[in-house]
Amino acid sequence: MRILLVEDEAAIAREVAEALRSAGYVVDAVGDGEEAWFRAETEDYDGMVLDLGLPKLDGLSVLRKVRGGGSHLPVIVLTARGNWMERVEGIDAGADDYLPKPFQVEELLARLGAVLRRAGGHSSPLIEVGRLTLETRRRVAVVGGKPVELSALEFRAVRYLAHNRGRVVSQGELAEHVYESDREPDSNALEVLIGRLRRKIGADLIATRRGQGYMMEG
Amino acid sequence: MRILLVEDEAAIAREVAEALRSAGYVVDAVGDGEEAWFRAETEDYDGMVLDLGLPKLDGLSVLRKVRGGGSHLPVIVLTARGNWMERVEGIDAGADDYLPKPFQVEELLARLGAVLRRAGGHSSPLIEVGRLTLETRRRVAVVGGKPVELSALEFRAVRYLAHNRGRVVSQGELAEHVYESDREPDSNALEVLIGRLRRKIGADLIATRRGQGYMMEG
DNA sequence: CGGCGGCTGTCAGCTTCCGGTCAGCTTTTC
DNA sequence: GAAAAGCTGACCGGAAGCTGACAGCCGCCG
Repeated sequence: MRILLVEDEAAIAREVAEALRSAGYVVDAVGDGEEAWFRAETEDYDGMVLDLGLPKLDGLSVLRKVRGGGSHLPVIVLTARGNWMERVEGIDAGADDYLPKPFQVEELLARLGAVLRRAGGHSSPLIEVGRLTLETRRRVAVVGGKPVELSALEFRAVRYLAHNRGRVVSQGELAEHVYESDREPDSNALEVLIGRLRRKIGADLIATRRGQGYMMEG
Repeated sequence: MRILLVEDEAAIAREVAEALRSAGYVVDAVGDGEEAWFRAETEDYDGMVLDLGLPKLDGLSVLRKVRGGGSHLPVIVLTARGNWMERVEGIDAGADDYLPKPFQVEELLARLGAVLRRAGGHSSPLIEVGRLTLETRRRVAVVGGKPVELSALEFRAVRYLAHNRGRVVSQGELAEHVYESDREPDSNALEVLIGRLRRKIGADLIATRRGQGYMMEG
């Protein structure tokens, strides 16, 4: 079981990480929201423990971004004691449970266990579309039984397209989900990326709709 | 998640759009009521943020038209602070939630998330007229079960005609909705466009009313 | 530290095809 | 039957997209 721990206070992070590890989890700890989002998008976790007060990108935004990407990753939110708003917003944003700070690590372990159990199997690490299978854990694509290694960027792009299969995805929308922030619009980086993807997984899997965008599976 | 943002003040629109995007939504922003209604009817959105003071067609009318069409699209209405009437009318007209202006974007994000989660299910992205079906997600027309690829311009035209079926649409009106801005009127570009459309989806689907315009489904 | 290899953005040149223009034709109307 | 309105096939400019080459960057390894 792999857990993404997002907490900017080093002391708390260290304590929680240790507790989780000694409970048998594999833990990745990050300290800011952007890094958290990036990890959640590109790595394959079984659960996330998310503090709300974060540098760069606050916890709620992270949660919304993750949920916006279609993920059902089980998430426990850590809120300041007595802060109603945060709690309500956290649940609204898609948290599976919350825990007011300060807390006993045992309490966290118990709730995390419950949330993970509740999530059970339905968190599939595979995305299938036609003869293409994406293994999010290893970040490889399997085309007709043959594994193909993809770069981080390539994988994010194909995953977004596969997740939105049967729908035309505009270049702007794709760029927003592939790249961190806005970049100059007069660049054909996306086209190059799509080209490289096609060469790796087969050109026919990604259709071009001239003037509209790209689409998987006609 | 795709959101239709209807707001005529450019500054506010830009700010809200950016906030929504960085929260992981895909945003289409429009500035007047007619366009809003058209989009809501023909595109497939997961939610709408609707300002009430709008040019051409006010927000409440948009909302009533949308609800009148049988849609359950989640809608959040932006009202002027302290304007009771608007608020009550908004709820009456079918808003899922309202937000008094001015507001914090975080507040909007939280409420939008709540409304979207409450809605859960989905609405139909199809327009059917006779043996023709338009799939707005895939941007294809299906005629008698056979999919037909349309260019961006062709799709916009047929979508507008299908949406206004049973009504004669003048060339000028059609041009306004198909093309970005005004173009020289002495051009038969529209006629050519209609011709190409007819060849693709069947000539009998679009009737000509000489001197008046075009019409679908007599 | 230096070289090597993978990743990814930029650039230039090429290909594709959308869509406007035009000319000539057909249909409608008076 | 003539004029107006609309239709259609042909043509073509240019925008959108594709691709090969190259370079900068970074991590890895000797």
